[in-house]
Amino acid sequence: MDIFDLKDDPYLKVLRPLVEAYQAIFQVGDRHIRSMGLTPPQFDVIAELGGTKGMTCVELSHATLLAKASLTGIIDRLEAKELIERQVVPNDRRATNIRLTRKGENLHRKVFPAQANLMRPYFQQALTKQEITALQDMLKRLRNSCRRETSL
Amino acid sequence: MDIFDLKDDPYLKVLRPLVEAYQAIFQVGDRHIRSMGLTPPQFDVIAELGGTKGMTCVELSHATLLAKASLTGIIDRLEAKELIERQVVPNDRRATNIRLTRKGENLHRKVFPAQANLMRPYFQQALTKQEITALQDMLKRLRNSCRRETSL
DNA sequence: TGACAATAGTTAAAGTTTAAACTATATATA
DNA sequence: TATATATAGTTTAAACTTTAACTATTGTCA
Repeated sequence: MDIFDLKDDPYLKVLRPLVEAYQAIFQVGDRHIRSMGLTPPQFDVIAELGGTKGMTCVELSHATLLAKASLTGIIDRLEAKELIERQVVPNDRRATNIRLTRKGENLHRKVFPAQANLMRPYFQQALTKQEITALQDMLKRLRNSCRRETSL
Repeated sequence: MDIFDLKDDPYLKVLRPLVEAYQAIFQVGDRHIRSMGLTPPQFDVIAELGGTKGMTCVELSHATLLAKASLTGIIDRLEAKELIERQVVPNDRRATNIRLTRKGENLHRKVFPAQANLMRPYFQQALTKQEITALQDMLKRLRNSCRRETSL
């Protein structure tokens, strides 16, 4: 295959729409999130902690899809804003329990539903319920396909 | 709707698969890109410049989906590696033409097809040609839905 | 022509990402 | 028990992202 035909490869042509959709979706939400004084990763942390008794960094990393190393700084800044707190874990002195403060709970109650309500119409407008399901299924297969061999 | 039912909202449940697929796809490619001494955005710039006579920052920004402000630094570092060069544009003293050097052309010829060949099997494995087309279509609609109202 | 707005690119500051190395603690196994 | 190995979280350095402001230049139009 000629080098400059590669850009027309059907399998690669899906990359640009993927990136564009990804950027467009999160741009809608980001404005709203920033207008409340949070960054997107900070919002993710608060969204995951909401309604729980807290979790460790590793659990939070898995829940938010943020790297463990990134979380340290994000948690530092949320702690400085008094939205979350770090607690000692009884039986494991390596671990830390991270949970919302009262102030963080209040913010979560306000911010999370607003964000969800903001985002929903964009999906409803673009796709039927069946399509949403199909899209979800294809994305999961794509993810699995990439993960399977990455971890070798 | 109750606050804690929001996470089950069918329209929002597609977000996680989207992020996971996105991360998994680019993680496959990133290792390969970094092993050649490039970062992912640096690769994008080289991929877009390949086979052209160069373009301005704004054009490159549109082609790569990178912000204009991000490009300055990325271009600086590629210029330091002597992979690209900045040229004066005859009739507009504001603009800069950015193009691959000979060394950059050679790298492009080596790196771009390798990257394409690396990525293709993951898509082929996960999706049929019809599904790729359907996926592309849905992602475009999602993008348009989000962009339409963002630009208001 | 002269004031005003638009465009190209850069810069600055705060935050995030990545990989890799590091500290402290816990677990497994010989 | 001593050694090795794994895990939790932090740190570091380089690169990137975002928003906003800024410089220089070009275009508009009264």
